Amino acid sequence: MKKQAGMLELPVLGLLKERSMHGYELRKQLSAMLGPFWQVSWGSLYPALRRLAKSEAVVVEPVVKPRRSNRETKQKQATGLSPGRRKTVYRITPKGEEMFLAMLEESAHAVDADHFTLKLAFFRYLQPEARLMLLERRRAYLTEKLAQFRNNLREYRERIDSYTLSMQNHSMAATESDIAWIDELITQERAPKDVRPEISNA
Amino acid sequence: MKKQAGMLELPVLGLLKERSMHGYELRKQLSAMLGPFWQVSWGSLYPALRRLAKSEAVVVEPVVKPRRSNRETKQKQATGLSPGRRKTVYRITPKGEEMFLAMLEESAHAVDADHFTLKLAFFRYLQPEARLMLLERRRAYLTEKLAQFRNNLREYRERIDSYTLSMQNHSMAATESDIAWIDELITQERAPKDVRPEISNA
DNA sequence: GTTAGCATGTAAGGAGTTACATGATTTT
DNA sequence: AAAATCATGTAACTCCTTACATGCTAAC
Repeated sequence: MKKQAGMLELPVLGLLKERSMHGYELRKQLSAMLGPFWQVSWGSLYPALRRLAKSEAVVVEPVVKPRRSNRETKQKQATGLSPGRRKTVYRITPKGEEMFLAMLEESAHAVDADHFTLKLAFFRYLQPEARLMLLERRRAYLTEKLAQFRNNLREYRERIDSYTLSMQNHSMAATESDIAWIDELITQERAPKDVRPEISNA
Repeated sequence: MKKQAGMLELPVLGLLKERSMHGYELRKQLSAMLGPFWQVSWGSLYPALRRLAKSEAVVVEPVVKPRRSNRETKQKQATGLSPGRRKTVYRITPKGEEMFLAMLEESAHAVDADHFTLKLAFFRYLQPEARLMLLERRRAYLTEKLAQFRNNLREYRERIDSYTLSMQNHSMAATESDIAWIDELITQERAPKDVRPEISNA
């Protein structure tokens, strides 16, 4: 219906840009950053990491944390297996940084809610003009959807039942709320940030 | 991240339950019913119809609307091709009706926003108790997410930047708004529908 | 006569989901 | 000693997306 490919790449690179991490931690940070509606599964995260490694956006660094207690060290030492807890830490490469910025700036996929959310989470890496462009694009998209809602209802209102009507009304209200929020972000973006205005009173 | 398979089956069967239609019209009705955020592509609709036909939930009825003007009839008549505008009308079968109700009542997949929306669009086919159950389940799901948001923010608030924070706050507000809407629906569902209360004044 | 809308599909490709599978470490 | 959490992955399956491909009909 509305979901496309490769959504994980951007936030994964964005997090690795801050510091190298292994998959397990990456998932936790992803949830912390994006909220509980974004549950990333292992089956999507690890393949995404492999894709990133394959395209040389990240490099893998196998890390073995040796056992803490030194008296248990000899247990399986002979086999060479089970060398403490193993991790696979991923580090972003210069190429990965490039890809990250390219994905972030690309405005083609900025319209739908999920892609917009992902970009917003890394807005700090964009110039104010780029931020404003993405905000305006998202705003235009939502405004268009709102107009389509109204046209749609003008034509079909009588034919849809009360539950569906309630759903569409709620959907429209949510869209209006989204627009109001974007407007806030736009206003803040346009406001000069360095001068912190005191109570403006002559 | 959060989208699963076979979402089209339910609304397609639901629409065909009202009347038989062909694919093109089905898509229009789908959009009219679900709103502009649900753009169904041909590449997903036709395969879904084929799946439904294969599982005998619908039967296909090829319909040929003959040409209106009778003097042009002979043009390609010899070849046997191009017999006016062809349509493929789909009609729901008793088995399809069963499947529709089973999908509609199944509460396992009722929690996420999209599945809930789809079920709501056909709530009229459910008993009030079944409706209340789905509403309560959705409510519980949203309440849980809200709690997760708060926990999450309690732990990570300092580590996330202002854009991400703004996004999470907006997301929480939207979730609260969703809950309030569900509460409205629950209230209306519990209210007796046949007695229309006049101004209650003693 | 040309554009816009009606009408039906296929093909290639990538991606996500669920379930499976395994093992280490820390906490209770 | 058991449970929870850390940690990494694979496999099968199904689905969606985008682009391609074709042709009819009404309206301007």
